Amino acid sequence: MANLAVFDPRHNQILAALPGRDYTRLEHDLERVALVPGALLHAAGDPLKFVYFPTTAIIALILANDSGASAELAMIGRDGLVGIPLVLGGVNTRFAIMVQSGGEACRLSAELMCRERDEGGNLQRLSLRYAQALMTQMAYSIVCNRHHLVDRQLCRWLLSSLDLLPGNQVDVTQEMIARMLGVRREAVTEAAGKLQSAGLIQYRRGHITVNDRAGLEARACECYRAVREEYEHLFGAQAASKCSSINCTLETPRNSLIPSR
Amino acid sequence: MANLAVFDPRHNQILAALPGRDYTRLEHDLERVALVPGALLHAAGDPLKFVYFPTTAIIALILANDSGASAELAMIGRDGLVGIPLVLGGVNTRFAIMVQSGGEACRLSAELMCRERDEGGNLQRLSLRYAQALMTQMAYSIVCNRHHLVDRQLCRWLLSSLDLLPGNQVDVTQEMIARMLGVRREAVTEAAGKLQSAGLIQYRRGHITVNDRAGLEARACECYRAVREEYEHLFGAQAASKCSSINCTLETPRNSLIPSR
DNA sequence: GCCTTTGCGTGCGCCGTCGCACAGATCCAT
DNA sequence: ATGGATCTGTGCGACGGCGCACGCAAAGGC
Repeated sequence: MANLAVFDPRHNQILAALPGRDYTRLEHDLERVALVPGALLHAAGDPLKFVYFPTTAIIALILANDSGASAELAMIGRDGLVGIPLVLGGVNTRFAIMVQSGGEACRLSAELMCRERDEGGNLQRLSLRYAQALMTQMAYSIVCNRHHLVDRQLCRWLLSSLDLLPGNQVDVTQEMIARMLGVRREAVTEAAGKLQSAGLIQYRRGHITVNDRAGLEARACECYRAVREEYEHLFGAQAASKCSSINCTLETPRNSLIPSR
Repeated sequence: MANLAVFDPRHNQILAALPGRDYTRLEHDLERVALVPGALLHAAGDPLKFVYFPTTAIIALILANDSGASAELAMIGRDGLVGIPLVLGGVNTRFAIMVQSGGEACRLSAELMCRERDEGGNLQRLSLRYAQALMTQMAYSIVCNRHHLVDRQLCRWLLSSLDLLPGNQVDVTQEMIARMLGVRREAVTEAAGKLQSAGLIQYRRGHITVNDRAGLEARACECYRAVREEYEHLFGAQAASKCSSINCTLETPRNSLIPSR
């Protein structure tokens, strides 16, 4: 599914943002893979073997604790890359990596990614920036999980998915959404019911169609907008990406900061 | 308070892990600061002016949304550094940075940190590793917020604090803990009451003394242990820190991964 | 077309947390 | 020592989410 007529790794925005020279150097090392929904790309605790650059697929980072409780940490699509621990110098990750929405991706071997990291080139620079976006995404999930009602969280989740998909349809079961949000399946049924009655969405067995995106946005918690803005802020102003030192003024310390005696 | 007879920046473990040559290069740029509890080191959204390396202080990253709801994202003490966005190539952060427990820290100007980053030396390498630890901390907070009861979360929080403090006492009000955990103050009163009845802790107006650490650990959710293990895994095996490529085997893809047609 | 599988709808009691209100206790400054 | 500010204890109703159980409906294989 989602098999574009011409497959182009540069549908992935990280690869797209890579200067031409860097890209051509890596191009033939990128392996194209099709990802089926529900597939486990990486089991928690194992060493990472690849870094994935989704083009049409959506991938979820999931953390499950010993008691079986779990939650989605982040959703990664054509906007980013999967395998940040390699970028940060780690080898394995406690997160499980699952295909949330089927599609395609490119992957690069962990070995090559490590080399890229050690050389500190543009791929590494962009990846670090995405790591920051990921942290923001996770941070808002913390607050969101704590304070927001399920139906608002569902709005956020749907919008995030939609942003990474071509059309206005999300193919996913309520059971799956429940696992992602870390709530009961029934809670999703109820929340989705509300959204459907409100005319925002429409669904049938594993397919949700969004009719009123603006309505969803209005109903979603601010977390959605905030995460999106952060991403755009990080990747929109590419101009200032070379070194952000421009803004690193050396002002004196501010409120409540007392110099050591 | 906590004014050690000899102040040594290398009580901070990141600085301590820095090879001697790198440290002496930076040494005179490190500014010693005393941090008073409750002080706001950085307001959400502002550009970061410094990177902090706590030696005895504990610093909290906090995210508050528009509605005033907030939660602690991470707790950083002598084990790490504050200001990861600079390390990742960003300039500002949406997180508020607050002193959770008074003490001292060293700081480095954002300008210098940017330079370190661009040169990609050992400080940058260690900082990235800590960024990974931070992500793990945040990830477990997501699951923890979703699934664990307040008193177990309180155990976790107390243990994390204790690990960054010299004695067995945490100086903090229940009001403060509540803000960190993102729950009501009364919920903390109740949870703390349970722990006190169980003989694990003992408290009086802003001071909690831990009597039975093992008991707390038994009662805490696995999140505590997991985060701690991850940290030790990242920083214990310093030997393998040069390049983790050793483990980057090139095995063939595994389960449910279907090659592109 | 049938039948099995899988996903969805609904009702119920339970419980943890919330929000609010107010009283009591402890600390600290003057 | 005393008063004021701050922190802590407690009670109450409301409610969102959980866990369970069961019935139904829609898809898909043969």
